[in-house]
Amino acid sequence: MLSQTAEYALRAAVRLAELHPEGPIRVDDIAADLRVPRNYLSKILHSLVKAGVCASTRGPHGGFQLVRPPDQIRLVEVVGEFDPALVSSERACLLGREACSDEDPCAAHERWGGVRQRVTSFFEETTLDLLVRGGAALPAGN
Amino acid sequence: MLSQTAEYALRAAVRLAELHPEGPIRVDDIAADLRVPRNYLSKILHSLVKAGVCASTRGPHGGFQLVRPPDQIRLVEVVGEFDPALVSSERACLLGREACSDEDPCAAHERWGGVRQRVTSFFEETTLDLLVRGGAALPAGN
DNA sequence: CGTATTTATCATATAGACATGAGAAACACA
DNA sequence: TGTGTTTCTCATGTCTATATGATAAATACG
Repeated sequence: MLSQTAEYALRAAVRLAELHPEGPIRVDDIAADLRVPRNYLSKILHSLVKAGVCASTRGPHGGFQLVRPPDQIRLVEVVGEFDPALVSSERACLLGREACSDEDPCAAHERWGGVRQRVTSFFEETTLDLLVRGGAALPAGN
Repeated sequence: MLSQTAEYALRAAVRLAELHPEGPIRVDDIAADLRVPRNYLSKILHSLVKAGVCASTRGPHGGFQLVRPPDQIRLVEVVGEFDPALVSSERACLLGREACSDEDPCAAHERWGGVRQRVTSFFEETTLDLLVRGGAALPAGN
């Protein structure tokens, strides 16, 4: 469901969350842990910096670290940077934007809208913290 | 959320359902209605034939038609041919197959599994008929 | 049988996702 | 200031999704 890139980003973010609040973590280390191409991950992490999720430090003892504690970073912040359509709350119709709209809804509009809403809410309400430590901090949702 | 191809397929299937049980409908007509590339749609419809959703007839008065009434064709049959991962009931973890498993689940396994289940169920329980005619034949689900 | 009609198939083109590699820029530290 | 470390950036390559165009095969009908 996630693109490869978004999945890499999420796994890297989880790794950063696990190690938070230790000092910067090198791309090399994360890439080795996750078995993800080093240079590719480097670009992805840089995107997360631009997205305001983590910060980077260059030079010796450099690397990446989260800018906020994991319980204050929502998955939408990570995933939305790479799969914007997936987490957007705009209710795209199943049959595409032109085929129907909220004004002139297709027959499955409401049913599909409900499913979409579940997906969107998951990414908006789930924090990195939950992926790392688990727990039932949020309403069950299923 | 659907790939372009799966969306074309679904829209074409809905069009066929609207016209069911009239005789074969030409690709040209469907493509014009849906504003979808003709030859591309031709290939997609051919895939639907292989998937057992519709049948094709060549030559004059030829075209495509559903092999069953729309209330007996589930969306999974149409979409699954093009986006198999989306409709698969295999519970892929959010973080990827290697990162966690049902045996050694990540902390969000259950939460994400529930969301995935909603999506899967939608495609398995919704029929083409519902997209065309609407109605509340199935349990609300949201 | 011949011809027009329509799908089936093949070859090719284009764009974006995914990935690799090299070198530039920033930084710590002696 | 010099050197090694690490991120940043650019150029390039590969693969798949998306699409286009031409030709082959099947069919209806006069």
